Amino acid sequence: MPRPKSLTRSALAAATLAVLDRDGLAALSMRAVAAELGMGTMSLYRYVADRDELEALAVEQAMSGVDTVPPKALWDKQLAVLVERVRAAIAAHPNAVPLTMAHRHRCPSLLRWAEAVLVVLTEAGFTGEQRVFALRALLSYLIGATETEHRSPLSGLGTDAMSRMGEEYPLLAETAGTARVIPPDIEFRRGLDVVLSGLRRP
Amino acid sequence: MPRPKSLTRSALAAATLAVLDRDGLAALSMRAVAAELGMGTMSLYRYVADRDELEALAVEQAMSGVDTVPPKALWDKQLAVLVERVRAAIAAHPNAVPLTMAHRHRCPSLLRWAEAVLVVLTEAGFTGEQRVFALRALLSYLIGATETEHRSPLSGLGTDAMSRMGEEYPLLAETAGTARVIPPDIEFRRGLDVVLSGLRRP
DNA sequence: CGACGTAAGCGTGCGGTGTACGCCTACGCA
DNA sequence: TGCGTAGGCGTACACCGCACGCTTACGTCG
Repeated sequence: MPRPKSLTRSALAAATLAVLDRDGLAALSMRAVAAELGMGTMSLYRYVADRDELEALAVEQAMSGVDTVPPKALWDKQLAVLVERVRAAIAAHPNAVPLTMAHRHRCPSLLRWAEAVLVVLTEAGFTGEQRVFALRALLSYLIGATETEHRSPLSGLGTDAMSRMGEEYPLLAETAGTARVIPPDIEFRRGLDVVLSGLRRP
Repeated sequence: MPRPKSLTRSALAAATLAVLDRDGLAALSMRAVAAELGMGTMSLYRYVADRDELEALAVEQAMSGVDTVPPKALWDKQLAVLVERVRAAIAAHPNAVPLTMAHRHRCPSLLRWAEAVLVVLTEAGFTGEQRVFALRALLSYLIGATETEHRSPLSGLGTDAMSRMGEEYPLLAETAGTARVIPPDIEFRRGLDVVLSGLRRP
């Protein structure tokens, strides 16, 4: 009956992602999001209990676009496509990666996605413990690969710094040099192939 | 010539880990660590440039114990043992997991460990891109599995909450029920077996 | 043995954060 | 037309990381 809300939670999430994409994770604050929306800081708390919930909202928004319908293909190809879709959604907001990691449990879109993965695994014949281990391996690889990619380990530092490191860690430096030439998509895909290959033969 | 330092950087790291283990990540602050050492807050800055460096110091301390000498065994068993050692070191300070993730690149102990992994891979015949993909797969699984384990996804919530979720995500609920019975060590090991199995056949 | 200069240790203060509390006021319904 | 509900926001507090500059303990040298 009284004054209606002027914002949707989705708009809140969009503003949060905008701040995140433009200014980075360190710049994300209740004040910054409020300014992005042209509101007072405390107005946000009409939509959200605390900062944590705002972050979760942003993550859900970022993941809401992932298609959980598997393509028509063999089960391993289906898994590959499903995994790559989440990877793409995460890559769209690299500054939000730590938040995605922190809030993925409460994210309905990712729960739906996990359910879809389990459907594929079940149809492929995985049951009981085997299915647990398979999901575990896939999920862990996806999460770990995303982390390693976006907090890039040694691909970021200059060639001189790398060769300096080569004195102490020769193989690491050599591997980093090789990795520098490989596109991230290929590297991710080949790592995923290792996991899928392991799933194919138990 | 003048007054000598009263602390070592190692003591600083130990105090940081003590605060972390006892009070959790949220309670970690420069003031808390200083209090732990019985010093003023600003005294810490004689040993450390900023909070970031203090965190890195703590991570390095936590990882400094990992043995990087591979056991005498087949190469896949060697890799398994190396990976499990890091997992154990991380598990010793669960509250520090996010810090470990954030600072692992600058952590000398983990660089040495990665070098050791590459030695094993090289001796096993991996070269060039194959070696990059293999390291990538192992590292990603380790990191991802550690994250999923310590920010436990659905193993934490009560049985009633899980069955309530079962209406919307039936397979997820069923899988969570199965996973509840499996010890974390086994689950990690079997997921790792999937990766190693994938590495064995290219 | 005493004075000195260096650097360890710390007190204060600033700009930032998340958020509890309470006021004002725009709105939809009677 | 008036009213009560609830949206929006201003203020304030406790906490954070850290810049700055003072005091003070110490090792060295005259």
